[in-house]
Amino acid sequence: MMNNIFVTLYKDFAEKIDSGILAPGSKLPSEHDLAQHYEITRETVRKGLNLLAQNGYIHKVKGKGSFVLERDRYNFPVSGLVSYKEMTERMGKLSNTLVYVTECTHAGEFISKQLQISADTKVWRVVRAREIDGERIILDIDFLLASVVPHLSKEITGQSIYEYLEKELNLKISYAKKVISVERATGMDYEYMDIGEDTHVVVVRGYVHLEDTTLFQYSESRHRLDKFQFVDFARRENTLSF
Amino acid sequence: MMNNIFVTLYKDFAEKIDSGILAPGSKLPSEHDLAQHYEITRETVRKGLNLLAQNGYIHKVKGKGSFVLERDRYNFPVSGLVSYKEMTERMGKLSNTLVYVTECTHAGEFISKQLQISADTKVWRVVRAREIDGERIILDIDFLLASVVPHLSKEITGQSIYEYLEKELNLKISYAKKVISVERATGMDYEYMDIGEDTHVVVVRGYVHLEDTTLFQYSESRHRLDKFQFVDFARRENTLSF
DNA sequence: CAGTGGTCTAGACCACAGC
DNA sequence: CTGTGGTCTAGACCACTGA
Repeated sequence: MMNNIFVTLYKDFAEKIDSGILAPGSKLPSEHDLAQHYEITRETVRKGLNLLAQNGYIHKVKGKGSFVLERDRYNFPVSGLVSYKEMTERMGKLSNTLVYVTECTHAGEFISKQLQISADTKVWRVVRAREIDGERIILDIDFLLASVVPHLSKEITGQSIYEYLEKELNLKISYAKKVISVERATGMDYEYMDIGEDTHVVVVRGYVHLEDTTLFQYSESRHRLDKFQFVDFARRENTLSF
Repeated sequence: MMNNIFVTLYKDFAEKIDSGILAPGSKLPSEHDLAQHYEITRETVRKGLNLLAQNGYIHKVKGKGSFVLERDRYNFPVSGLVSYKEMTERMGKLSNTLVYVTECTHAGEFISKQLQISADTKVWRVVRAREIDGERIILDIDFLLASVVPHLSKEITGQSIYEYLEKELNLKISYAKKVISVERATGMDYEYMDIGEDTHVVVVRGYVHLEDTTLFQYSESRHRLDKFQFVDFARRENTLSF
């Protein structure tokens, strides 16, 4: 129930493009026309259109207009900060979460470095496998500051941690840095995932910050090689050109 | 020599943050103050600040202000559409490009599918290895529409193709989709890269579009497992919340 | 309460595309 | 030339922060 006009415009067109009502290549009404239709200013129209452009829905050309891009709904980024649960739901895939560990412990040497805290700081440690089509293909290991998240349980970690944090604790997650690399599989990988003969896994390290910039979560998402995919949409910043 | 005021503001602060003059955690002047200082409107100030926020330089909090984020200059995205040459230059690394193939040929079955053209369309095929510290760790295979790029040579591909396209041919590259996955190494990988006993490589497939939305380039950037890294900075879109 | 960022208005001038 | 998107102005009101 929020009433940002430019978000409304964004959603209107995102919906139309996703559903195919607006075909790829077709031209949007001009900013001037949209302003009249929505009874708003052109600057406000532009905010909505820029949001569409950022998310790969449309492409704007000076002097010509805005055009719908080809964008397959499922195989698309939406950027990294979407949880596994949201993603599988979007793909309509059958999935299952296996919770192996939900404990409160001390950070220890490695985690204290990642979270930039002292080694005896209390953190929640959560280990979960993500099962799709009967195979455990992702191993998620999460560490969350206990000072930020006082309580966790197997019921919560079995669902979505983020949903709990945002809806119950009213925490505001703001931004994250993710680092993707390929590393040798560990004993935990062999134990908690179905990786067969593979010697390596894809590791996505996540550093998640709250609105006050607190680094409150470090996570490792370990993927089986053959099931890993990451899609990125990027615009050439002709605006900048350093 | 372009005079967008908000880009000037962006560059000013990006520079100050990169050089360390503005330390992480420090507070920027308020939008009102910046508007006065630059003698521009607050809306224009905001465009510059939003650009800084998008690129991970700062973080804005309603009611409080804008704050400098920790952002190591080298290990940062700048998003995908930066060529290998630009990247190594940014890191100050010693690098070398080995050109194996620069030929004009027919697209063939696989490439015609990737570029959505017919199999007998003429395309340039470029195969290059990227050598860093004496090891060939990246294999770049590029296919470019000959109708868009009429001429190529070993001299050009040995430097930067993008620089040639933008500066000589005045082509405007607009956006790209990249797909990262891990795949079995091929005979070409073993021949043109130093991958030793590895059985897999990281493959980054790129689909590059011009300003008129033409898909004019398909590329495969094949990386040795231990030298691959991809960094992503993402904001949680609290604006949207579908 | 004053200060901050978020949104929006009603204009203006510019650069570019295409006829 | 008209129509398009890109930039910018000089205001306004709102929601949030913190003293």
